[in-house]
Amino acid sequence: MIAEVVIDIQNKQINKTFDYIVPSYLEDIIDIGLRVKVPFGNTLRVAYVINLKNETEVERLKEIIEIVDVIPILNKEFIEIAKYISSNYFTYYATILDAMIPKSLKIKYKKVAKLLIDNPNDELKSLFKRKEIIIDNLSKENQKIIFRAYKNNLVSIETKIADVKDDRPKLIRLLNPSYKTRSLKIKNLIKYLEEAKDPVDYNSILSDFSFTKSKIEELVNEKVIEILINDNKKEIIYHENKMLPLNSDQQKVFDKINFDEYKTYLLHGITGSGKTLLYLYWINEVVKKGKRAILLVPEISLTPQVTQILYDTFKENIAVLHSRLTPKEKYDEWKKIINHEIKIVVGARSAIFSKLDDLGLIIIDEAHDQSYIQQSNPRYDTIDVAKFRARYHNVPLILGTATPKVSDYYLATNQEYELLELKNRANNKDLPKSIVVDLREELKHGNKTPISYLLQKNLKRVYDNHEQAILFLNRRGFNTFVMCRNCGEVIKCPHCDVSLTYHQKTNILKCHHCGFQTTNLTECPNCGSNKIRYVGTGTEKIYEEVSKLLPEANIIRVDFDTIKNMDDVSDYYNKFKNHEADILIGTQMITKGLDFKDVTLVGILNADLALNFPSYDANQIAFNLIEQASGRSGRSDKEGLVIIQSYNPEHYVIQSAKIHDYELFYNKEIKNRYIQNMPPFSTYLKLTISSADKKKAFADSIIIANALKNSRKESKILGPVEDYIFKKNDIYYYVINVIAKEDSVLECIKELYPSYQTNKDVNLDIERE
DNA sequence: AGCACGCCGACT
DNA sequence: GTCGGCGTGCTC
Repeated sequence: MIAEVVIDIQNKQINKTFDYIVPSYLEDIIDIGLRVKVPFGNTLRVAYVINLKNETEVERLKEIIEIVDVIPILNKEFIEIAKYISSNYFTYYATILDAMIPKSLKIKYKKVAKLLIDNPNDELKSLFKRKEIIIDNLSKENQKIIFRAYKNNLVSIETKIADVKDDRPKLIRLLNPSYKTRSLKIKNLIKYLEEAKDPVDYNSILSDFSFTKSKIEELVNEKVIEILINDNKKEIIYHENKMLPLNSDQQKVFDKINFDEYKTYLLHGITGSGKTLLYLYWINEVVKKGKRAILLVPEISLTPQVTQILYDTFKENIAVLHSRLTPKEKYDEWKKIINHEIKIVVGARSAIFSKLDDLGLIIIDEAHDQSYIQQSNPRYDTIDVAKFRARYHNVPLILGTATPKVSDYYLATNQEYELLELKNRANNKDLPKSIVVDLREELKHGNKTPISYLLQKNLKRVYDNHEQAILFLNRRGFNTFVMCRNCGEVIKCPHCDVSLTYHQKTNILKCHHCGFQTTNLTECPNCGSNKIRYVGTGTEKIYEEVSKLLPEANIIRVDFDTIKNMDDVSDYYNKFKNHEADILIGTQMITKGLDFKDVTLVGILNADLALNFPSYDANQIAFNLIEQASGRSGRSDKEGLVIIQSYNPEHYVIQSAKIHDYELFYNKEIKNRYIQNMPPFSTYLKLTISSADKKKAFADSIIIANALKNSRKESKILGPVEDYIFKKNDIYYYVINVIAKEDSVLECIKELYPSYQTNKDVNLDIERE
């Protein structure tokens, strides 16, 4: 028997399959999706079995050494998904397979050197305190010594596969405070642990008391201390739950789903129409049939209420995969899934790879959200994977959103998907009222602040009424650029083609692309003038403006400068929800998630920023942003108000978002897409050619563009042009936009792509819609 | 990725 | 002469 495998190396040249002989003792157990150890070149590697066969053209076959997993981590379905994604999204087979495996089950390699002689020289002797040492973490110089010794046959080097290790945080607890010892170090430790009362972190003991692991082990054996594993499990509270009855609109939509065949449904339901309740009913239906469901949400830490409702409804039948789980916790959830201990998986993007062999339904909430498209490494679209899986299992896929992607809505209105609509809010409340403020008029009337008079007035009103307000601006920092009034010089990042942003609090200039920082300037580096002017507005400045306006108000600012991770965002959210602050100012990240019942005002400070973004779906993103942001206002019985500030108030995106009219927006947008031949009327590809060498990048861009242009007729090849940000981190970027009308363009790119697989100077990256 | 092979310049 | 720099090419 011969196994076709993919080697676990993410490299351009290894992105193909290799054949190995299956030793007879493995013939019964070997299966597609299993990982095996194979000799590769002169090292040992892990590989994924993707096919089993009896013949091959390869002459000199090696043999599989052993299997890595007993339970296959992947199966035929996942192998096929990987194949599909790697060929459609121009990524490596091994990369996408890697993305499908829980972190804690991933294999780590280590190189182990063994001393072969008895009387080494001093240099080697000092390195080899033990017979075998791991050389990966050694300094470059020491590695050099080892490699030289290897060449001279003084040591052997072997690649080994490290064991999967338990990386849950460990704690140390004192068991015997009266332990007698002469060691001062141990006395100190006992004293420390006694004073601390609670168990203390294992690693900090190692570093603070310079204890070795073996010494700790000794103390454990002596029963002086014990090691605990910090499971860090938050207790889940299950509330008594009675599922609310469906109203007649919801009931009609509920009945439309056929659970016994593959179909994509687009559930277009306005904010507050009760999409979540429908999810519960549908999932319940699937569970009753003895199958299992996946529910995807964009950012799980910001949607605690959805998770809680699921817990309340389905109790311990749920696996929740959040990003903050440790690898070990993720592994535990994974095992529950494999062992059929749970019925429902809830999680963000990567949860689409949950290994449910009896999948009955996939629901994707907020399906328009950009987080479903992974922007790096394996560039996959979660919805695409979901379609693949739903088709594979012959079950429905439901995309739920208040603001569908134009392409999805198009497919839904053209019978490709089935459109399900919820046009009324479940509580029969009106959506918040919106007012558009023309910023040009503000300027004419002498308002130089970024907050319009109307917004100022309403902020005061809301504050006086003890209600809350949210201000949204998609730009952080204080000023967005710094220029010299004398010579016009704009201070730019030395590594990127962007202006530096002034951060007042720290008095530094920061590059928001590469992280470059420098202290603020007092004079122009070009002409020496001290007439430095700060232009543009960021969230930090808004904070100051609002403080001036309402000196007593409590203000929270949430943007990349004030948070470390999404957990911080949810912390701020909870504070705000508990009314510990009156006003929330933030960027993009505050437009999703929790609802706040006391928020009656939302200000969108510059709606044009998103509109002017250089992307074919900028309008879509802008509409969604405004709609999502407005959705935060007036969620309870109090009436909400949304103030949209714009220099371009007549724009149809702003006009349609103002009256919350998705269809109005869609009808205009789809016409534009049609005229411009953009998706859904074509396949859109963005090729990015990058290099540290500007000339090489440009020359290759021309070659690629010409190759594409010469070989195709129907498709449009635009460019190459310099990217929106031409230089990032000292790398130059050129872009070729391809509006593909025929499959042959994709074939052409697939032909072109391999020649860049060996090119070290120039990189080719392909984004696909 | 990791390693061998091989072709050049600079030294015990 | 040879050591070691890194460019090229291969791994079932």
